[in-house]
Amino acid sequence: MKATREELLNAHFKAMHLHGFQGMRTDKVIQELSITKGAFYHYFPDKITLGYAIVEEILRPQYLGLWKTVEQHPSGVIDGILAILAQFKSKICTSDESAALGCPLNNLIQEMSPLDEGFHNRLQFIIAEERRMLRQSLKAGVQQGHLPAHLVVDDVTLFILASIQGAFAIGKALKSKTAFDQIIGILELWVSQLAKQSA
Amino acid sequence: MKATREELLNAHFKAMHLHGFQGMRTDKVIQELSITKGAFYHYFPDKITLGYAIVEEILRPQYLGLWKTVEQHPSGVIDGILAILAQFKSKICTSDESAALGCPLNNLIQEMSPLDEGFHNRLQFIIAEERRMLRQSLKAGVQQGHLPAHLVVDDVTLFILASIQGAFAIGKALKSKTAFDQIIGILELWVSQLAKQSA
DNA sequence: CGATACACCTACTAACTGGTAGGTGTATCT
DNA sequence: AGATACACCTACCAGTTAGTAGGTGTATCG
Repeated sequence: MKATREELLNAHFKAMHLHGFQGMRTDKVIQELSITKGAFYHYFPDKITLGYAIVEEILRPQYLGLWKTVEQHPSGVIDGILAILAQFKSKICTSDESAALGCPLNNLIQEMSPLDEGFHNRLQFIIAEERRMLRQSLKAGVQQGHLPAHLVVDDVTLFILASIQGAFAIGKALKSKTAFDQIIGILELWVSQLAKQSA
Repeated sequence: MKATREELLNAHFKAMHLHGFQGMRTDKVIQELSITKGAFYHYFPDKITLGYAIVEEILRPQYLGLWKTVEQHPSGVIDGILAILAQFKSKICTSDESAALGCPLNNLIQEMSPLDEGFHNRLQFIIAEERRMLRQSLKAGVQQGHLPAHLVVDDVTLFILASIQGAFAIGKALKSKTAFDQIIGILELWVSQLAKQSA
């Protein structure tokens, strides 16, 4: 049975979302799950390895799966990006409460990236992959003539990723889904206009 | 002499920038300063009060002082915003190393906002003030005809703040000042074009 | 049936960490 | 000179927390 391992992973992921990795207490989590310390250390050699497992087994598939839809969107990049933004608004940042917790990936980057190489490498990989997928899609859009030839694809790629992270940051600071939606709204407008400049 | 208090405040600010508030160890900081526990608890009743003092006495004046320049810029809002963005590039995010540490304000918001009301209120106040100042300036720009009348001032305000935070987030994830500058570059372009739409 | 492997449990510890109690030295005021 | 206030120090404590040692029960395999 891997049910115990899954429980451990999911419960710690939730706790980490609220308290951060350093603030998350394995004792408290396992106590609430009515699982013992022995079980924890049966599946994970230490706390940090559990952290890595959460990144690799929960965060990575979730975020890369989301951005994969850009590459595969039938009606082009722009619609692909707009579809993802819609998902952020409807599935990830769904209320003031979820806005207050922010983006799990962003949270972990902010906290652990400067402190631990293992975390940094794994988290940077996710961002780098998102960047690669989005850049590829934008390049394809340029080649197909949907986007202007003079578009600085690399900068635009980073700007889109940054604005999304920024929306989460401001949403968290103000504990407001409304603010999150306003920011994403302007981003949607900007992304839509990328295409029109080719005319 | 308040020199000791200042030392305590500054050293803990630096430590917090790297480790976060929870990860910052007062023991380690005072040891490195060759200041004793007694001195610490002479000036601050507990760790969290020190944290609040850092926000109020270091973070708040620094960030509000920066944004006050927008309100007062002689050649209008747009130039004011561009001046601030230039400052971020030249004074705050100055190298890959400083990019890796991120924005102290953003870091603290991400970490402590959901965990402690005292932090949340103080940090939200800073963001709310930045928002108020920027919104006022943009409104003035619209009234003076420098910006189009149809501009959704509130959304634009939040978008600018978000993009800056996003630039810090991506810069931190990639430990790259170049990425930070690319994102700010696109934001500069976008901000400049706000004015042209009024023509 | 004995052996092996797996999944898990109980009890413990060593190190850390925020915080406290009570004292000392020095300057200032009266 | 005595009293008071301030700035700071030393030694200690109590709670927490990651991590460990060693054991138990059960299923499977030969």
